[in-house]
Amino acid sequence: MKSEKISELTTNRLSVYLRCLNEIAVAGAKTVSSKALADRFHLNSAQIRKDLAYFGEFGVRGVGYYVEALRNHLTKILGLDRENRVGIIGAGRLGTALADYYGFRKANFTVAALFDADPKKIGKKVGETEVKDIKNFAAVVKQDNIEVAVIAVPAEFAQAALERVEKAGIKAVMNFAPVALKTSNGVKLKSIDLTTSLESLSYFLAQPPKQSSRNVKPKVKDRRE
Amino acid sequence: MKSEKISELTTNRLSVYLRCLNEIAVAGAKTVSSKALADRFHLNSAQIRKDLAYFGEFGVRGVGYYVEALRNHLTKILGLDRENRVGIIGAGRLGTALADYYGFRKANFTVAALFDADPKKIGKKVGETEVKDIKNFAAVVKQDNIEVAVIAVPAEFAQAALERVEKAGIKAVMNFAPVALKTSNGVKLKSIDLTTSLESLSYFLAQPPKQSSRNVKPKVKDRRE
DNA sequence: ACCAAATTGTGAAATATCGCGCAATATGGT
DNA sequence: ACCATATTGCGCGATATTTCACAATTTGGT
Repeated sequence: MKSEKISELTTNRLSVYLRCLNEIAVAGAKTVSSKALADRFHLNSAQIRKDLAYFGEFGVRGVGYYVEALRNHLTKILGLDRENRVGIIGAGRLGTALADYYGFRKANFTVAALFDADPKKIGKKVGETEVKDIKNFAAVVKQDNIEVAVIAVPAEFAQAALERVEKAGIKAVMNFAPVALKTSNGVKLKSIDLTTSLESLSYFLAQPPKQSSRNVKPKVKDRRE
Repeated sequence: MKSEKISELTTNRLSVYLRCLNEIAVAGAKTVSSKALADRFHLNSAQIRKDLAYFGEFGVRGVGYYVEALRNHLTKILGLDRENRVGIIGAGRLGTALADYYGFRKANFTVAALFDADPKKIGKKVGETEVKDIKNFAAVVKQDNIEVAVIAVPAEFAQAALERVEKAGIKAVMNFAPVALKTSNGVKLKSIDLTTSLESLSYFLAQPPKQSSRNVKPKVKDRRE
């Protein structure tokens, strides 16, 4: 275990490992090796060991990792053992779809409130959650202990939404608007940009087919079984 | 211009640049410098120049880039000047929300069909688009010239969906199921994993606050104005 | 015609990320 | 007790990506 800074690539993979461990636990295995994990996705076993080693020596040489123990460790490391209260800004199609997205619950995220500026939407309920006036954002955040904001508004309003979020003292934000946002220091912003993902796929299709061989993932030298 | 392989990080950025150029074009500027572009997002101007240089010498020294010309180049490079026909697999909440997502149209993607296995959903219409039986996937793909598949089914069915897609000869797939999929050679898979993104945010929140200084983005040394 | 300012394209240096290879160590068989 | 096998943790070299820094070029002012 070292106390270097952890890259986001690593934390993303931790999430994937945990997901996999859950499957393995259901299947009933007691231990699992990094090699076995690596084979499930297309990853290198050394990378898995290295990712885990940032946080401790969880494995046993000659044996592998104890599934239950590693599961508990990863759950704690990722903070999934505590509730994360979420406020979603934007009660449009995306915002309301997210409000009852199962994945939130699975990651121990509770959608505490939805916010919108449209008087026609304010006051309505989406599932269990009431749509509140965005003007009351800061007050609701305090009252409901909201720590995470999700921005699901059109691109032109996203920066303003982010600034309101930051003023309310929130430190973790997930953004779905297709726009580059500027954050203040200490605020963690994670963006999911569907447009960019689509256009990147489009690029692939637009390329002459000879180049398709480039996308063959020549990695994964760990898979000779 | 060199003919190296282009990283996906680069193509993602091209998409962002294009979006920015569109704004600039609306604002009426004729030319733009890499520095001006860099300042809009938190990027390094050299990176922008280098990204563009993979595809040609679009700039003029001492002047910058002609907005209209660069816009046209990027549109072509990303393949946004031709229609991309899409089939969405899974007519659940996500699939139907995607079916009339505005971003698809903007990127010149046309949702040609939705597919599902549930007899209750088959035959219904979502906006303009009819929900078809997944069993007829390959036939519909041929008939409607579908080139891109979007997987919006629960995780446990995603791998099967992908295999069906590949058998139908489709080479570009976007996956929303939170699971690591295995693709055949030559098939481009782009995954958007909300669960992983959430858990990565959760990690940030779970960390002791001393570490928040790590996330200050010490990059962007190009911003001294 | 010349010079200062602006700005590109790009080689080279700096960082970041990944994968190999192996010593260290645990297990199970004999 | 010993040896063969399995498998981790990790140093180190390999790749990938980003950033620097500067010659080359264009523009506009004098």
